[in-house]
Amino acid sequence: MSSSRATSIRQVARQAGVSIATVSRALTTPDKVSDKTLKKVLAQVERSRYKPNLLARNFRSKRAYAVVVLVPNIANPFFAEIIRGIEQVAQQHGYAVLLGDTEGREDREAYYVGLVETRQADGLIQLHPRLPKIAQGAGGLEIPLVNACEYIEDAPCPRVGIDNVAAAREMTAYLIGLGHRRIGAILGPNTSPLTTDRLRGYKLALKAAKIAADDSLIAQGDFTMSSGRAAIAELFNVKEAPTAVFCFNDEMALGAIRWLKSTGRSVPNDVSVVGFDDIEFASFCDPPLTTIEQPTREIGNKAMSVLFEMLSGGKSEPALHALPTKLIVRDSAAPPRRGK
Amino acid sequence: MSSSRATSIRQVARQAGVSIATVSRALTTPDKVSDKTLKKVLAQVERSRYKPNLLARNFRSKRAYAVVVLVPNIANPFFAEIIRGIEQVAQQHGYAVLLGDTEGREDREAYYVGLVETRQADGLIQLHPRLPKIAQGAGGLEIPLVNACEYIEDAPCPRVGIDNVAAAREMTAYLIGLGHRRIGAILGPNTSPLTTDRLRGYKLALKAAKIAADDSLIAQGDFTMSSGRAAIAELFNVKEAPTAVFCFNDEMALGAIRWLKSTGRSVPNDVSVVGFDDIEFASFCDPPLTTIEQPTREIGNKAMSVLFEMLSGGKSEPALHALPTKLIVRDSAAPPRRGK
DNA sequence: CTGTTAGCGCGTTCAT
DNA sequence: ATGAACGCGCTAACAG
Repeated sequence: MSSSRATSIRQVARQAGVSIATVSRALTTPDKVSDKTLKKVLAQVERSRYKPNLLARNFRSKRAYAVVVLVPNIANPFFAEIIRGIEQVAQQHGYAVLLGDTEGREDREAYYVGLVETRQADGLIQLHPRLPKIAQGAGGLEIPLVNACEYIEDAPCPRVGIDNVAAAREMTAYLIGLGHRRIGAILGPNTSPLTTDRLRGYKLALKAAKIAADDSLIAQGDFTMSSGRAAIAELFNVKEAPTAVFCFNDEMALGAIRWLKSTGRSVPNDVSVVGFDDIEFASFCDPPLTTIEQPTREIGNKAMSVLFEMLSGGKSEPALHALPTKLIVRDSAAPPRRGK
Repeated sequence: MSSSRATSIRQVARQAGVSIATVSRALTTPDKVSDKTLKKVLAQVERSRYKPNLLARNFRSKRAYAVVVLVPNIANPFFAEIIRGIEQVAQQHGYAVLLGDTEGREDREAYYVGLVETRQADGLIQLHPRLPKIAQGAGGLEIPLVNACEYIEDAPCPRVGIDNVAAAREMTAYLIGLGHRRIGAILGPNTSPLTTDRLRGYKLALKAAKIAADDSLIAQGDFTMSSGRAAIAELFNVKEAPTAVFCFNDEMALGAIRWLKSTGRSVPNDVSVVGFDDIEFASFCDPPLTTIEQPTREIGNKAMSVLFEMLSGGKSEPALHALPTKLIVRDSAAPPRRGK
């Protein structure tokens, strides 16, 4: 350990021959100090390797200069990218980001909400499909919150994300355009509004093409690869299997492809499979996945910008910031086999 | 906004008819308060929804109760798992984890080191292959630091990780056992001690089998999928190509497989490819990857435990905690073709 | 432009 | 077992 750990502002002041207030000013508002003393003070700060105690500063300013990001699963590359976006602008504004991986457990969620209730963090960015329980006060939100990624109907907070209905509709229409008429869907958890929206887009496209909906073509997953594998097995356990399957995220699509291959089917020759999100692995799997690209980085950036606004000014109009998506055509979808 | 934001300890004390010291004690050391007043105080705390200001508490105790985790790339699932492990025990001890994704940039690294210098965090867990520049004081470490994942020779801090030499040797020996004699290697960045160690293990195994080392069988990558793709192209750009390739992480292996397939080669029939880490995607790709499993969760757990010890007691003996690895045999490696 | 003073919310002596 | 008083390191108000 170093001998002079924890140099205080007092020591610097004494050794520089000024008051502590002057040291403080020199560090935070240099304009208010004469060049001469400024130089003198900074020199001494340098010499004694003084680092201001931000714990004290934050305490004084009643701000933690930290935000927590609630994420269901940090191991999901999709969330990882968004977090990067958040962190990027957080750092620009001098905020740290506290990682809140809930792993789906409510107690952990409550713990992180507690962090802002006890002032260890100033606000919260929610990447979950639902609002944190604790955050829903009777007469409005208790804590600064912005919802990213998952669009919540009537949420009393700003939301940033994409138009899931439109994107899902575009993807389904693409499959229809290829000639498919029996198009399966593998959903996410039904607690997720994101699932609801994508399902709506899927059905809208079907309807527009005058294709009757068929519930036996729909299976449920939970956004994990193994759930995708299990779900597609269900879909093929019926008399008339789909010729194309729309998975509501890339990981389930990878799981589905895995199953199809293991049963001797070829993708896309026998069955087309498409995903959603465009995670990095989507372009490196076999076949490369046709999917929907989300502007993850931008979503993160925007979410943090909005939160920062709330924290600074106080404008908390529950606006919806929709960012554009893009259909990425690769090789996992093709026209259906003749005769089918 | 709620009407009574920021209830203070003073209000609670007044309304409960006790002193603030008693409220403080009731919350932190309930034993030192009589049952009767304890009940009274807690009831009032409940009623006025009082949450202690941890900013103040931390200030007083000179502790941030937060640690920062420096990670080169949060989008890498391998790191994500370790972070989960860290977070798990951090939460148990009442510590928050600040995410420090450096994206390889030194300025961002410095920023995060600054967080602990200014007391916004109490310690640091390093997932990089090198020590943070700033942390290397002349006469020892300035800040509590533990190094995880990447083993640094003579690091002046505790390290937790695996025995990379032994694991790489085991994998190489496995390939040799299959009958391969021309075994390529795709390395990580050469700044990484992890690369050095795995390379040593690889060479050790070769030597033990009396196979001459051949530099044209070695290519460099940087742990990304695209670098794996590029590196293997190099390896096959020579007269005598390898029959098996050992990639120093799974992502490069996926990139390599991608390239082999795109050039019409079959894995493992034409070429065997193995990885390292056992990320989740490794079991869902085609073919499922033979690789080395690391106890990621445990690495994270242990790293945080060790840091917590340092923060509490002060024992900072630079011990090395080696955790066991496991060879996972899947389908991406097979005996070489006859006649080769 | 600079120094003096006060106080942020809490834990912690010291009395009682 | 409880209360009064002090101070952590810093910034903000006021005076000079």
